[in-house]
Amino acid sequence: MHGSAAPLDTGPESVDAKFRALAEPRRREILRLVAGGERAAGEIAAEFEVSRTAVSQHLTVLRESGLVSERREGTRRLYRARREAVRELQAALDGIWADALDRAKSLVEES
Amino acid sequence: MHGSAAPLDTGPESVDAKFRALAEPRRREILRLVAGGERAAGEIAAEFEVSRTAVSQHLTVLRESGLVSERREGTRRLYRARREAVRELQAALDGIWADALDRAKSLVEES
DNA sequence: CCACTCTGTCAGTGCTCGCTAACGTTAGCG
DNA sequence: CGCTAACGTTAGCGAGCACTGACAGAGTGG
Repeated sequence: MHGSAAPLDTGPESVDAKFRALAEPRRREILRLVAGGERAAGEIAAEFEVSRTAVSQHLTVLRESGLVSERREGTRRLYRARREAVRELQAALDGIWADALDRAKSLVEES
Repeated sequence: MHGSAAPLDTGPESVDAKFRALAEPRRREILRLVAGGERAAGEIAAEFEVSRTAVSQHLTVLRESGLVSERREGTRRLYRARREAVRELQAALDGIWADALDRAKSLVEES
């Protein structure tokens, strides 16, 4: 019963934010990189050929969407992928057909 | 030995195209609508408050990404969601941690 | 306190995307 | 054929996004 009155869910931690975050190939690559364990921002940036600024912004998007968690240790910031967040997306994909069954049932009842 | 010569997979039917298609809330809504069975383009457009042109473009994106199939019947065009395409995405999400396990194993062996 | 490291944040820019409006296309009917 | 209905396609516009470069802040060591 998590109050979802809005027709379009555009909150900062919503499913929409997660899908939008995953729409970017680099962000998926980053997520894959931090899925095995914690990684510092500098380490992550070193893996790609874009500036550290861009990677930092990608990490911000991933964090605000809830796909990764942030932990500070000294000057470094360690990131890690949140598996439950990804499971939420898989559940949403399943929900597409779950809702469809209800709709199909309604069509049958109407005829 | 994951033969991935291309750093970014940006093909028209690739996983990237599917994620980008699902990044838009309306396209997810459309996909949910055509998951129960075939629907004509006009029917789909009538469900939303945007112009039919916009819906047609959304359907084009969904079709080119492989998320929906198109079938022509007279002047009408019937669309339907392709479940196997969605399964491909769920597999990709699982693959994130599959690769991560290999990486974590390597880290353990190093230490 | 000062220097150095690691990192996020702030303008600015070019590209992409979603939307509307007008036009073109194909199928069926008299 | 002429006409209508059902769609797709193109041009143009405004918003959003990803990237770079310069600056600011927090933590650690001398």
